[in-house]
Amino acid sequence: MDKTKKARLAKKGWTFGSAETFLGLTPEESAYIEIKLSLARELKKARLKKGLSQTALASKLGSSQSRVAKMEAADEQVSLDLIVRSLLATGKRPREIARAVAK
Amino acid sequence: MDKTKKARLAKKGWTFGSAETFLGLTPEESAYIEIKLSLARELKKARLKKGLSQTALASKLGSSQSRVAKMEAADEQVSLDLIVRSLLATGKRPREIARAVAK
DNA sequence: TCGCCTTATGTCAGTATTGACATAGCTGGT
DNA sequence: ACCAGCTATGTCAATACTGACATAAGGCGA
Repeated sequence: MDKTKKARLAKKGWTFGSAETFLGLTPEESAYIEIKLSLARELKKARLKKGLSQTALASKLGSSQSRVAKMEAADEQVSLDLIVRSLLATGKRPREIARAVAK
Repeated sequence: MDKTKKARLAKKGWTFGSAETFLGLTPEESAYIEIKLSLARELKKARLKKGLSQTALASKLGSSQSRVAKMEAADEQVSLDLIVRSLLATGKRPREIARAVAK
């Protein structure tokens, strides 16, 4: 699970569309990252749809603006757990989360 | 996220079919638990289908038998992250993971 | 321009999760 | 009964994640 180094490079070095494009990521690693990215996008969409700022959402979640920003950026130091729980807290149903996972 | 107390009670107190049945869990909390349970079942199914013991799977994952057991039990001290990465490592595709999330 | 609001990014101390280990219970074979 | 393989559960030190905070940068109306 040495995600840190690779993911850091990935984020800082180049922008990318598919997580498959960089060096040294196994298919499982890129699949994991893509799932995270997709859920992150979903969270941002859900927030915007409700017309909330990151700060407002953070207070609903009992978290902080910076952490919401990191979630939406699919930051490496944010867990899938947190994103999923946040999606549920914004009212998303498992079914909709599932759709994002598959996408 | 004071999951610990409630979840502990839940696991030790009664057995259950739906995570909705105990005291004091918000809908989001039970949805989260149900997702975890479903993914846990999926992992066990995947392992058995491959004819692997928990120990054998653990060594493929770079983890330990006890942690695999905890994953399959959807133990509170196991993250969604770990279960998802393990599913990917056993060859499951995001689409199949998504199906388990929705279920 | 100046505030004000929003988002992004870095850091840190507190907490949660991890792999590893020990151990116990169980089953099937001898 | 004994043993070997499998699974469940508890504990611990190391690591990862968390909320909070600071700060920077951008947009926008006055």
